[in-house]
Amino acid sequence: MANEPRVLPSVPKVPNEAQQPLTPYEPLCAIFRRYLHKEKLKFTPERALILEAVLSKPGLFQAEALADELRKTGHRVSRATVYRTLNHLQDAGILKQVFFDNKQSYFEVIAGRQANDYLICVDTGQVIEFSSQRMKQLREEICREHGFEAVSHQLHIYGASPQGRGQGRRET
Amino acid sequence: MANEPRVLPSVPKVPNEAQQPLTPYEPLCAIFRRYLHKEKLKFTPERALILEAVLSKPGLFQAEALADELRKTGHRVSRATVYRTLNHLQDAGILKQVFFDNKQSYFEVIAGRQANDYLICVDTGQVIEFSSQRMKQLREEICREHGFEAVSHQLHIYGASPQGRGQGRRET
DNA sequence: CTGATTGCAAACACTTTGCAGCAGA
DNA sequence: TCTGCTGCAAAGTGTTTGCAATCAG
Repeated sequence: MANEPRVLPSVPKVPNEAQQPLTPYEPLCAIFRRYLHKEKLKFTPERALILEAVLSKPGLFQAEALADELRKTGHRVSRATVYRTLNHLQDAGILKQVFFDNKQSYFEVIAGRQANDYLICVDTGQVIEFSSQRMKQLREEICREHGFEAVSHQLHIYGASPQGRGQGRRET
Repeated sequence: MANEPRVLPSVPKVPNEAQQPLTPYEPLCAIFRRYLHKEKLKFTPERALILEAVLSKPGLFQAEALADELRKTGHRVSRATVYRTLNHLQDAGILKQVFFDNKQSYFEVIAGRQANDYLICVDTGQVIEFSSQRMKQLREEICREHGFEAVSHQLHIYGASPQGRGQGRRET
């Protein structure tokens, strides 16, 4: 049998160091409404609720967990609506989806924030978010070399933390 | 309704430009056997078959597709065995899993190869593999800054290719 | 009014697991 | 012989979808 888990502990522990200010609701809501209007979609109480919940997240969150959370808090939103709305929020440029494993969807607010790279401890699964200017430059260079126009990127660095016994659980 | 797909066209088109030589079977098989022995696991015909198939892949491939392919080629391997073996190959350091979307597992041979960063065209889904020395340096720097010891990383850059109408399908 | 939205439950797709018989070492 | 391995089919999970009722604009 394999000796150790192969992927991240199921829930990356979100707290990031480059703790970012939460993006305020009003301006983002305006953006969302503009997007909805443009797409001939409607602004509903459910969508407002989900937007608000999403903006209260300091970092990564899981779709599934968000749905649970809302229902447990007494809000009446179906799972389906949560998923559908997360997609719209993505299309509106407010969220981005992050692929950490093939089990679940992770999302993160991008509007009004800037930390979008991740350093993941292979021992504890802790996720440290950061933003690297150098990375942005590198991305531009690479795209330029290929005649591409950069749109976005995902950078996940796996490493053993000082505390971690550093016993080398391999990561992808 | 949203106007465009939000994630990659289901199957990234694999062909990479930094076309790498296929890793030869014999030495890798030796590595695999050594790993199996160490873990008190057995070397079976199924495992040999899967290793061979995997090594014939020039770049990314999907677990599911590999399983189909093997069966269609007249080989008698169950899906379960394919999945189980892919995990062992990962543990043996021969493969790595890549997270491109939350639909499927993608894998890639790492032993004896070096291109492990991806430039993805947001219009066509084409995946160009490359290897960046600068990226490796950056990763070291970042880890150093956090007192981490780098293990690996995943870098996915999304961009619009010159051909692509570049009409801005957003990517994560 | 009309077309988009919602909740529900069923459908989905990929992956994992339990089990009985098989087979490396 | 003694474990581990295999195939099968069933179970699992997160996400998507069809549909009738409801609601925003």
